[in-house]
Amino acid sequence: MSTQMIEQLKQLSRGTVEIYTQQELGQRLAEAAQSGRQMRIKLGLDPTSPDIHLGHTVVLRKMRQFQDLGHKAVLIIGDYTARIGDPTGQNTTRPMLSPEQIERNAKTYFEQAGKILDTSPDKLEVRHNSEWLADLRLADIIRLASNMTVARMLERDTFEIRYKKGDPIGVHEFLYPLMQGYDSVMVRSDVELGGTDQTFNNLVGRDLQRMNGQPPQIVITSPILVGLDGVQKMSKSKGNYVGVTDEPSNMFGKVMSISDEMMANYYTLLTDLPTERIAELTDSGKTHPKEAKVLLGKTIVAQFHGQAAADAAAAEFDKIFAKGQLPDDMPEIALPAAPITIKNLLTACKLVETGGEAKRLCAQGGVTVDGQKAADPNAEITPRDGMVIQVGKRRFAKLIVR
RNA sequence: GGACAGGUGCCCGAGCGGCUAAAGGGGAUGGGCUGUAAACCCAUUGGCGUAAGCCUACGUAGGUUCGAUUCCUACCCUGUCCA
Repeated sequence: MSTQMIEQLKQLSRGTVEIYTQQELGQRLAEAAQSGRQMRIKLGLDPTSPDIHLGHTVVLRKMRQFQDLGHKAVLIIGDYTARIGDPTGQNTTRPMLSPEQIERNAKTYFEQAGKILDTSPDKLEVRHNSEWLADLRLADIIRLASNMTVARMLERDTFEIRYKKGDPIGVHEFLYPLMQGYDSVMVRSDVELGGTDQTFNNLVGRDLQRMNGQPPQIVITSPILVGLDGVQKMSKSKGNYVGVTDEPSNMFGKVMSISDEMMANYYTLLTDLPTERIAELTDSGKTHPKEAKVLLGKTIVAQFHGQAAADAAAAEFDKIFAKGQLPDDMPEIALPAAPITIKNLLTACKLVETGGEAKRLCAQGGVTVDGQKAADPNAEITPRDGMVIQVGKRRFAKLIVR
């Protein structure tokens, strides 16, 4: 193997959990290089959640590496599956969507994913799985299903866990991996990317290709990015995510809130910094963790908003949290100059959801008006132009008197 | 189809006629300490109301009771075993 190939392999392996198999990947890369063929790199995308966060970018960044090496990204929109949803209605992650919703979501997805992927036509192919799934007849589906055994299905850890726990598993759920695997056959993928949660599905694709006389795809699994809480996977529904469309200051702030131990992981999966440099940054003897985190935050923000915005976000952060000053921009709320209770004021400014929460925050000393603690939720004040209401450390509102 | 077990607040999980807006965790939020890190300490955690209090909530619909999350009936859903 040439040194160039070894270099490619090394790069493509970075941050991955497993490659099934590394050896095959090496061979396939070498063959492609020799014949000048573009490899087809498959990635299935879920049209139910159009907004992408840093967790999704891990695998998208891997895809970009392949594109930069000349290969083609084959994105599969699971429109057929999304149109059916989960017929039992129990799996909230599989809602039923209309074709219009699916297309709208896909569009949003591409706008966001485009910040990472190379979208030039020779590097990107977009397919809908309804192209082939919609035409399958029952006989075809039975044939497809016969390639799999129940025992094999139950090896899948999500099924295994649910089965042992006594949670329900619908028979139809066994069909999803088969459909996804069939996608691989139809697009003749060389490599499939995905998170470790997709390992089973993607390996099914590998099996199905082999059974259909195709060279089996190489499956590369990426780690599931841990969310801001440091425990659960990053997901929108858990609220522990950093969205790629988050405002720079918000994005930076979120990154700053991760624990020190998570930095190495984020650096590896979300930046291109060389591993030696990351080792220096995450060694608290060599770099103060705070400094390292600031750099991490800036690096990530810069990817989506540019370096200038990243620097500004860092400066703003320093101002508010290190120096305890007010931010440059805060939501402005227009109010009449009539007396209003603190409680209602907080609600009017949308700083709290309910009156009860307002009372609580006042009692706990989390509310200030122009820097003065407001302990009594029922005290009345008269709004003044430019008055600043603060809740906790990070929620602000500025009053504009009409 | 039958037997048994179970469905509680954001999640897990106790309660099993009034003392239950419902123990205990977890999570979240606020405060303290900090580097919006971790760890730790304190507090809060259904809605409305200044308050007394009112309303909504323990799978769904009825019933028994002065009173039901707790008892009864039917139904829906889930699991286990049997067929």
